[in-house]
Order: sequence, then structure tokens, then C-alpha cells
Amino acid sequence: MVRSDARENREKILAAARDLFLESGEAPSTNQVAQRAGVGAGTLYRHFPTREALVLAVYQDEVDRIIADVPEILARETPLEALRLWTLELVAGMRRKHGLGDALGASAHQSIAEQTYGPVIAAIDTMLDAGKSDGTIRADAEAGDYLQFTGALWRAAPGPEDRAPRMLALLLDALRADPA
Amino acid sequence: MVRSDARENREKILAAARDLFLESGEAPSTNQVAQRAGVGAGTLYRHFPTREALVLAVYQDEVDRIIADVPEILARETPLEALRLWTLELVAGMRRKHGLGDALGASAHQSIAEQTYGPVIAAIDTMLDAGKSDGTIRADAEAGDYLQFTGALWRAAPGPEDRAPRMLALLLDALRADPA
DNA sequence: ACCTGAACACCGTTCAAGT
DNA sequence: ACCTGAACACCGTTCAAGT
Repeated sequence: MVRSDARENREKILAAARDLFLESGEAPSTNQVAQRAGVGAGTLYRHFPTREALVLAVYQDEVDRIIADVPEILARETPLEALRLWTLELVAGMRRKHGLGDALGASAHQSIAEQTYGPVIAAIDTMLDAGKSDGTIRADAEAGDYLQFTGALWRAAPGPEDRAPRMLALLLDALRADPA
Repeated sequence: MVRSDARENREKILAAARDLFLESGEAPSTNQVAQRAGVGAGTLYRHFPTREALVLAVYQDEVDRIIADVPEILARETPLEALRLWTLELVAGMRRKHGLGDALGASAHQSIAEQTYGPVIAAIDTMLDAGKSDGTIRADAEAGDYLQFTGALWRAAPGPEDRAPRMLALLLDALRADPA
């Protein structure tokens, strides 16, 4: 049985992590998060056994929200255009949450990627398959490769000029089926 | 005047950082590096005022080595093929040094990217320009966008199967000039 | 059952004291 | 001029003691 105070604490911790990150743009320390949430450090570690688990939970939320948009976009746009619009959303979302994983280390990053991998791949596959069916997307396009490429898009810092839209156009050019 | 012991210490510290990283695959702490190099912590900070500066120095070495290969490759290969071979080298080099920057944080990552940016862009431009001149590479190809995309290649973990060669082929397809 | 918060081992960095 | 290494403030994580 989960006590209601435990459930509330979990939410308070997640909210504190999100808020602190939004305020500073830097990944907050676990002790900072616990203090902001008004709980002891041990309580944080009861709910999230490791810093990685806490960051993962925040990411998962964002990714779920973005994935949920796919059916609607695909219903009203052509497959390639749906892919373009959705990818811009993904890029914006990843940029929002990015710094969170900064203090994490390679293996932690990888396990986070693995946890969120399946659903995102499924979302991309939905759009790729639609394009392969109507002949607008080349048949050998791979969702895994595509996802990997999107990483390059949100890492392109939008300084004076955002490279992402132009890079995305180039990438979609590569995916377009030959008119042959 | 730089004393010879100071010059030697600089080299010892860099070598220690490289060795420790090679052994563990994880970014070593500055105190670990100082101990391995056989110098005090303060000496390390005299030569590299910040952890970031130390990591940057190790990266710079690797990048310089890779850039130096461009003229030779371009002399014996077609521009697109030179770009392909050189990019595979870059991917291998980046994968070798990657974990080093793990503990660094977004702003440090960015300043490292900026420091190494110019020479790498120049190297890519050499190859792109060669291809634009002979009409094999589309005229609107951008070195900055290309470099950004290569980040997605070396981040593609070579697990059971390395995605990088196939992703690179797709990317080069996009750069190829229309036969129109 | 769940919580608190002092404590642990470690981190990057500093600085007084030495040569 | 350059070096050493103890010390500082902080980190992620643990665990005895409380309710």
C-alpha cells in the first residue's frame, strides 16, 4: 500500500526538479531538489534511487507529451510534412530539457536513451510507414537512424540563427523517394 | 621564461589524463590526474586553470591530428569519397575521446566546441568546395550543418551494428548535386 | 511504512607555506 | 618562479533514529 504522503512527496520532488531546472537552466543537485521539495535527502532517494532515475522521470514526461501529438498531425498533414512538423516539436522539447542530463555520464545517458527509445521509434515509424505506403518516402528509411539524426538538430544551438530547420530540410530531402 | 620543470609537468599532466581516460573510459577527476602525474593539485591548476581547460587540451590534440589528414585524402579521392573517408576518421576519433567531456556541463561543452570549431570547419570546407567546383556537391551545402550532423554519427553507439556508415551514406546522398 | 538530516567519501578549486 | 598538499565548499548517496 502506497501512503498518500509518499505519493505526494514523489510529485513534490518531480515538480521541484522541474522548477529548479527551469529557473537556472542547469541541472540541480539532488540535495537542492530535496530541499526545495521540502523533504529530506533520504526521501528523495526512496523515490528515485539514483540521480539518473530522477532525471529520467522528468524526461519521460516530456517525451510522452510529444509522442501523443503524432496521430493528430499525421491525420491532417502529408507524411513528410507531418515528420517535419513533429520533428520541430521534438527538437524544441529536447532543447527545453537538455541541460538536465549534463552531470550524468555516458552510461547513464545511454540507459535513459534506451528507456525512452521504444515509444519514440514507434512514433517515427508511424510516419515513415505512412510515407512508404504512399510512395513519398524511400523504402529503406530507418527510424533508428532518423532519431539519431534528430539529436544533431536539437544540439545545434540556436544562436544568431537556428540551423535546425535548414538541416531538417536537408535530411528530409535525403528521405524523399526517388521520382524514378 | 618557462622553466623546464614546468614544461615537463605540463606534458606529464596531459599524458596522465590521456592514460587514465584510456584505462577507465571514464573522465578522471583532476585530483586523480595530478596524483598519476606525480604533481600536486595546485600544479595542475597552474597549467590548466580549470577542468575544462585540461579536457580541451586533450581534445585539441586529437582534432589537430585528424584535420592534418585532409590534404592527403583529397589528393587521391573524389571530393564526396574524401568526405566520406575523412568523416569516418572523425567519427572514430570523437568516439575515442568522447567520455572525457562527460562531467563538463553545457556551457563548457559549448566553449570547447567553439575552440575547435574554426579549423574543423575549414577542413570540411576544403572538401565541400572541391565538390562544388566539379559539380558533384550541391552548391548550398554548409560546413557548419555538416559538422553538426557528424555529431549524430559518433553518438550512434556501435553496439551489435554500427549505424554510422549507413547514416553517413544517407547524408552524402543529400549532399550530392542533382543530375538536373 | 515512511520520513529526517547528519554523516561519508569524493569532487573541483584555492592558497599558505615551502624550495 | 614554480611546487606541494591540506583545506574548503559542495556533490551524490547512506543509514541510524524518529513518527
